[in-house]
Amino acid sequence: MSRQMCIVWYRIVEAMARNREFNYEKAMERAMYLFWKTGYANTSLRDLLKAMGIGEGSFYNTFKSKKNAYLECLKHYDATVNAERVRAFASQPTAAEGVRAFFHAILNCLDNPRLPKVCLLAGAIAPDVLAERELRTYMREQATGWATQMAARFDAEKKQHILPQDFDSQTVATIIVTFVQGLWRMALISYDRPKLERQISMLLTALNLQTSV
Amino acid sequence: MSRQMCIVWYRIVEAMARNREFNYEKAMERAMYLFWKTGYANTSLRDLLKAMGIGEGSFYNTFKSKKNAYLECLKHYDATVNAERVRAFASQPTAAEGVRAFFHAILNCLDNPRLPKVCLLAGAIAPDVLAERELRTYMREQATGWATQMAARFDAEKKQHILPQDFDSQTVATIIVTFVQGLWRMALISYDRPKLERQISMLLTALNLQTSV
DNA sequence: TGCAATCTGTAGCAATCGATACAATAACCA
DNA sequence: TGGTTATTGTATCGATTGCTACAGATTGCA
Repeated sequence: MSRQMCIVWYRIVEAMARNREFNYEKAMERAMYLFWKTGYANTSLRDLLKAMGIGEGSFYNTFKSKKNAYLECLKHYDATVNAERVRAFASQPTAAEGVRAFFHAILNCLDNPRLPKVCLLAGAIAPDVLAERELRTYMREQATGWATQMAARFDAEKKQHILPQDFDSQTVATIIVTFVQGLWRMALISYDRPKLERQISMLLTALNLQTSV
Repeated sequence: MSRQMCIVWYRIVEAMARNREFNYEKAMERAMYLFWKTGYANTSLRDLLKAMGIGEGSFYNTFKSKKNAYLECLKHYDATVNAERVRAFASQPTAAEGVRAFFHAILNCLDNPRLPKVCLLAGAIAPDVLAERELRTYMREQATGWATQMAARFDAEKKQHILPQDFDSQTVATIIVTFVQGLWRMALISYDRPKLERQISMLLTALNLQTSV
């Protein structure tokens, strides 16, 4: 009995079989881009497979389900596209300048005609996605995480007396995150960069994150 | 030939036939509520008919299609639920107080456990809805209309010297509308009224629409 | 070489989608 | 009452949904 189990384990580890033919990273990036462009529920499995260049066999062997594949795409988006925006925030000498750089990164994304007009993560805050428990859990962590991270830097600068002592880090951070969510939605309807820059500039000035207009 | 056409026209106008059995208003209200709760693409025609209490025959006779029924529901929502919020804005003596009343109306809506957690109109700013040309057109008018209306009142109060002369009505109005869009989305993930009130209070103070915290 | 394990493509599953065909029903006018 | 017309429920359309069964291909190990 114990010996049998040992053999089974041995086989699972050692007995390698046929290798994967398709490139996992490439396939997932293509899936991410399609989800990004057409949303979760609106992307059919057939379109997905065509974009990924693989068949259902390979798909269900590697990614467990459509839901799981979408979750992987969300994580990949966060680790690449979104990480770039967070990096823009962190790379600036002050948090105030970081926030501006963050918005700048978003505007550049909106300017690029080859990219979809909604952030994949922002687009995931929708009933069809949140209906799935695992996806809802991930999105909740995601949304609160970024606000917390921004607030932490505000707090750090309060201790350094870069930001005033009565600066409400958590509230300001959440206002910005909420505004960004709205920004992505509004961009779906109409996008005018100069007007948007004026809004951002006024908002940051009003929140004491910018000295003048 | 001409006589025949005349006869046909006579019959169309005069020969009334079987009357509608179901209550149009009731059925549409139920449809609106279901769309409100589960979104456009996510609401199947069968669920819709069950909620409305009518069959496909009645449905396609009265409402032309699912898309058209949804559009009617959007209009009805705007004329009832949303109009209530706009009325809250207009009923206050000043625009600044009006904006606060507007937010207050939204928070009350979010507090009501019997109501869905997204504004139907805000939820309609999504790819599945905007994919339909007629719906996209309506949503574009809708979103810009409300911002314009708010900005107009700001402008009026500038002339009365209630608001300062350098007050940027259009930009402030758009910031508020954008923030509200984000607010609905964030509420889908988590809703904490005290925190949200602090954000709104800070935003309005920052935008010179409120004297203190 | 033969066995066992994994990958891949095809073909098809049951379920559901929005929409329609149509006969039965009901209301009006002559 | 008979003729005309609109409403209603049923039954069903073709298309599409996410997903799976399975045979054939490919690999490593004995």
